[in-house]
Amino acid sequence: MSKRIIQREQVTSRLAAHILENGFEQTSLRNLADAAGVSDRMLLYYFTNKNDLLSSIILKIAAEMAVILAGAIPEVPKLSPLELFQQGAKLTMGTQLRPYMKVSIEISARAGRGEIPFAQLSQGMIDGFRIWIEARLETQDLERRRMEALMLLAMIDGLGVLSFAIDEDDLMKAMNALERTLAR
Amino acid sequence: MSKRIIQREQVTSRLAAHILENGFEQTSLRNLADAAGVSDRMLLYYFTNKNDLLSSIILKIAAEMAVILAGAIPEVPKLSPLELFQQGAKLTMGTQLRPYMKVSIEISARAGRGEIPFAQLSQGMIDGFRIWIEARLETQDLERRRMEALMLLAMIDGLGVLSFAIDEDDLMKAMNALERTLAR
DNA sequence: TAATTTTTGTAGCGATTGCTACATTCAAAG
DNA sequence: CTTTGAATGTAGCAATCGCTACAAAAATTA
Repeated sequence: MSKRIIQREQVTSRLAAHILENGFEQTSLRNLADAAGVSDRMLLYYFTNKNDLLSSIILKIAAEMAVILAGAIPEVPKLSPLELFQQGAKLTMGTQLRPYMKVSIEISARAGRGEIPFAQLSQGMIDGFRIWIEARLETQDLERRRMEALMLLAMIDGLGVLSFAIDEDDLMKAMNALERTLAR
Repeated sequence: MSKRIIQREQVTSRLAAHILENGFEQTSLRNLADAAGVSDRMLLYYFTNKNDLLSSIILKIAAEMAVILAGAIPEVPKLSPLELFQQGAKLTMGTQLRPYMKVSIEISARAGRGEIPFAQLSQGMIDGFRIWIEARLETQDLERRRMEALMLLAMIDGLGVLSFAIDEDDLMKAMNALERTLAR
């Protein structure tokens, strides 16, 4: 395998970690090159242009998130919406997955403005998360399971948005209220 | 009143409308100056720097949103969480308020990275929205009302995030599922 | 009218942006 | 050993960034 391909993979991984920690601001090619430990000249040798680079990073982040999710909660036994919310909310607010939620919401926000390449990649990330939820819900009826999955997705994303600006105390209140509503 | 103050106000209004439509990308001083119909030189005469300008715009957007919200649903009669969610979700997804929700989520996402001046202003916008919800909830107990308000806020923000990437059909499914859960 | 302050235009600085031209080194194939 | 293509460094271009120096015009005050 050519070194170019190998480097492309490694640089993508390093920059995925960098973006997860720092977000999409200050992502000039020179900044990213420093973060990846290569020269900016090489970045444009490994990737055709900045969009190609960003796309690779986002796809990598989505893939990593999928792996973490897959290993975090087994597909069996199936769970009720309440149980899945409890485990899912705790999971996505935890130290391991929170950076991914943060980036995911940033990507969604930019997708809402049609920014490239975010708009093209956002739907895939959300679909992945939704399918992960659906696979763990006990609900038999397909249509109803999809509805419940979308609902849980909205709840968890909503908690994520709130968590950026409110304190942990209020965040717990929001979580508890959602739990109690699902528990009725 | 000095012309400077007057212009400052008018430019803020025009740029608030511009940001509501286009978001915070491509917001160079020269772009904003064009959108406001003045020269970039004048922009820095009316405002001390770009942060000052952005802060003024965001505060203006928050104020406009507060006015729209205040007039959209009266404070009496008080509503149940279900009723307020139904009216609030319909409202925030409607043509008038949706741009404000979009910008609000963009600001939250940037606040999550500590970007200035977004981090400083995000909490105020969310607090305003939460207080608006609390003022319309029938729940007597203060603590419980706050919990319900935070829950509804998470639901509505979550719907907002989802709406950037999923189709209207799925968005309706999410809304209906949330409604049904609140209705139990 | 004269003096002073507020308002505006022109022009550009130094830094950063994405990206490229060009030359050189290196490793593998003949 | 020679040739050839891949890999990398140096240097820089044209565009854009936030911001400022400078001076002229316009309005206000004396």
